[in-house]
Amino acid sequence: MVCIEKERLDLEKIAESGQCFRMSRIEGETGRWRIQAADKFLFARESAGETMLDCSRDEFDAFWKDYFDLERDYESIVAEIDPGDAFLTAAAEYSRGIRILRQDPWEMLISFIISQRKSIPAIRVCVEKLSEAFGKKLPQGLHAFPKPEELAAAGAEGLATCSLGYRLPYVLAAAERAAGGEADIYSWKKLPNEELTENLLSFPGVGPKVANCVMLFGYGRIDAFPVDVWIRRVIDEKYAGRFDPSRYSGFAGIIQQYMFYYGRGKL
DNA sequence: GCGCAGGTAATCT
DNA sequence: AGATTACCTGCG
Repeated sequence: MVCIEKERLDLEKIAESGQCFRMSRIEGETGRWRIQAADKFLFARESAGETMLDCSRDEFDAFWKDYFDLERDYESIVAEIDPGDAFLTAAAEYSRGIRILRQDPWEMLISFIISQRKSIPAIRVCVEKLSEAFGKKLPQGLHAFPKPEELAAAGAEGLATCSLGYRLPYVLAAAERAAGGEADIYSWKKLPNEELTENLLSFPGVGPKVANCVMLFGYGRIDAFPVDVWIRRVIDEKYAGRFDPSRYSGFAGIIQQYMFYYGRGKL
């Protein structure tokens, strides 16, 4: 069991911040969560002031500490916010406890390809169907997110059961390219932002928004600034249509997350 | 039944 | 370059 103050790690806020699709409440048990990431899973409990992760200190050090981005100092980032920016100041306060999860690039690529024109619950359903149908079996009836080869092997017929709609060919193409070695997405971790962006945009069904989400949540490129309809709305309504993320160069993605969470919850 | 949901790509002007 | 539109599917 590893305990962390909720002000540093708030699972409920993270789950609602739209960056991951495999974090869910356990029904009937208040404050209890299940978190799935690639081929790992974790149970957790949230009380008034604390988040308790149900794993050993070793498991925490080996994986979850990095996954939750716990070594980054978010307080110093919040301190960089323009004090004259009332919206962002309030957003950061409201979002206390949100962190940018360091998720698996492949899982993020597929999840955000699926995300287009879908609601968050619908995205979750798709990701869960893919995992249950094609992902490696784990204890307790859980499933890993399927690897590229597993989705490629499923083929169009297999994927047809997962409510992908017109995104099905996009998912299949990405799986085939990644499985065939044509797109070595894990080796892209060491590429500079420009090259990584270019590679991501080369996938059919990946445009600027999806590419930026994959950069931010899958490759830890904390300065990526995805603009979706919510961010667009915030910029239009609170910044008269103009917001320059380069003001927060180096951590704009965290600022984006605050704007998104506050804008979606309070606007 | 109809419009829409955290976008993209093709097809206009 | 910028604007417009179709696209699967599930839900209100």
